[in-house]
Amino acid sequence: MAAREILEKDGVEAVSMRKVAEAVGVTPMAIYRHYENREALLRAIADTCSVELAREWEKRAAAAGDAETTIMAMLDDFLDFALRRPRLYTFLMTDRWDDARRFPEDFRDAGSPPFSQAVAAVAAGMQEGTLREDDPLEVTQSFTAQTQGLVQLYLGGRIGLSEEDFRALCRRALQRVFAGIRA
Amino acid sequence: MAAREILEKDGVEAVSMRKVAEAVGVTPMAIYRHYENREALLRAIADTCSVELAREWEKRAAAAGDAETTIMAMLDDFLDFALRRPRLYTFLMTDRWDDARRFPEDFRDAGSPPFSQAVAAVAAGMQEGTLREDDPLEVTQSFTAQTQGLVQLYLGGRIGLSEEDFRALCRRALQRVFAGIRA
DNA sequence: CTTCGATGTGTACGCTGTAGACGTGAAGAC
DNA sequence: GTCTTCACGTCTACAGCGTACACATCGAAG
Repeated sequence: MAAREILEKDGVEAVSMRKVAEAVGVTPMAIYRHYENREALLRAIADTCSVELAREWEKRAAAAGDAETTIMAMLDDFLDFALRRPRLYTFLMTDRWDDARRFPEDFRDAGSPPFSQAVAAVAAGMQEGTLREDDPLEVTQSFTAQTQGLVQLYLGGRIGLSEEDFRALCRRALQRVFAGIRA
Repeated sequence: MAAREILEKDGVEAVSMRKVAEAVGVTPMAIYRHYENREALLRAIADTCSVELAREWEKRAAAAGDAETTIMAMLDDFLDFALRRPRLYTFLMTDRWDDARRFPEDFRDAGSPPFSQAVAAVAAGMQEGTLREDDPLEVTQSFTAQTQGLVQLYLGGRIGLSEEDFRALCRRALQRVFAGIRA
C-alpha cells in the first residue's frame, strides 16, 4: 500500500488519487477498480493500520503488575504511536469518520482492541481492589479521552514542550485522574 | 463576515474563495485585496470568533460558589458552544494552526480567556482549600483536555449517545477527575 | 488635470476527484 | 476455434479549487 506511505509522510490531504496512482505506477482511474472512491481508499488504509496497531499493542498487553502500572505502560505505548507517527495518528484518531466505531456499543466487545485492553486492565484493578468500583468502560474513557485531548493539543502545535516534557505532562495528568484533584 | 456563516454551516473545507466571494457579491480575486490568502481569511474568522466567544464566557465568569461548582458551570458553557456550533468548535479548537497559542507560555497571561478563567477558578479552589495544592495551570489542562477529548470523539461520530446523555457523560468524567478513580 | 492608491474584474494555470468511453487479455461456454 | 464475459487498465474530459497576473475604475491629493 503505497498510499499509506504518502499518508504517514505528508498527511491525509496529501493523499491524492494522482499521487497514489503514480506511486503505484498506474493511472489514477485504475484505482477506482479497487476502491469506490478516495474515501473508500482512505478507509481501507485506516482499517489496515488499525489491525496492525492492534497487533503491536497486544504483544505488550500481557505485562504483569497492578492496574495502575499496566495503564501507565499503555500510556507510553500510546504516546509512542502518537508522537512517532503523528500523521497516521491524526488520521486514525481525530479525522472524522462517518461510520467510525462508536462508544459504548462497539467498544463493549472487541471493537477497538487497544481500548478493550485498557478496559480489561481497569476491570482487573476494580476486581483486585486497587481501583474504586465503577463502570470500567466509562472510567477507561475518562482518562483515554484526556490523553487524546492532550495529544491533539500537542500535535496541533498548541503545547510548546519538548517531547520528553510532554510525555511527563501526560503522565502527571493521568496520575491526577488516579488520585483526584480534590483536597 | 459571510465566510463565517458558511463555516458554521458546512465546515472549513466548504469555505472556498469562490463561495465566499459569491456570498459577498464580488469576484473571488477581490478578497485578496483584503486577505493575503485563504489561510489569512480563515485566521481572521478565527480571531473574530475567539473574541466573541471570550466575551460570551466572561459574562458568566463572575458566578458565586466553590471551585468545583464554578468549573462544572464552565463545562456546561463549553459544551453549549461545542454542541451548538460544532463546525465552529472544530475549526477553532481542533484544526491545526501553525502559530496557535501555546501552552504553557501563552496561557500564563490572558492568552486564552476561557482557559484563564478556568485556571483562576482552580487557583481559587486551592486557596480556599477545596482543591489540593498543585500547579493550577496543569490541573486545569488535565481536565480541559479530557473534555476536549470527549467532545472530539463525540463530534467525530464516535460516541453514540444523545446530546443529553453525552453531557451527563462529560460531567461524570469531570467528577472522576475531582474525586480520583483510585480506591 | 493629473496622478496615485485602493479596490475591483477577467483570464489563466495547475491542482483536485471522478464520470464515461474505450482497449485488452484471460477464463469459460458452445 | 470462436464467442462472450469480465476484471483491469487507459485516455479524455469536466467541474471545482487557490491564486498569479494584467487590466479597469474611481475618489482624493497634488
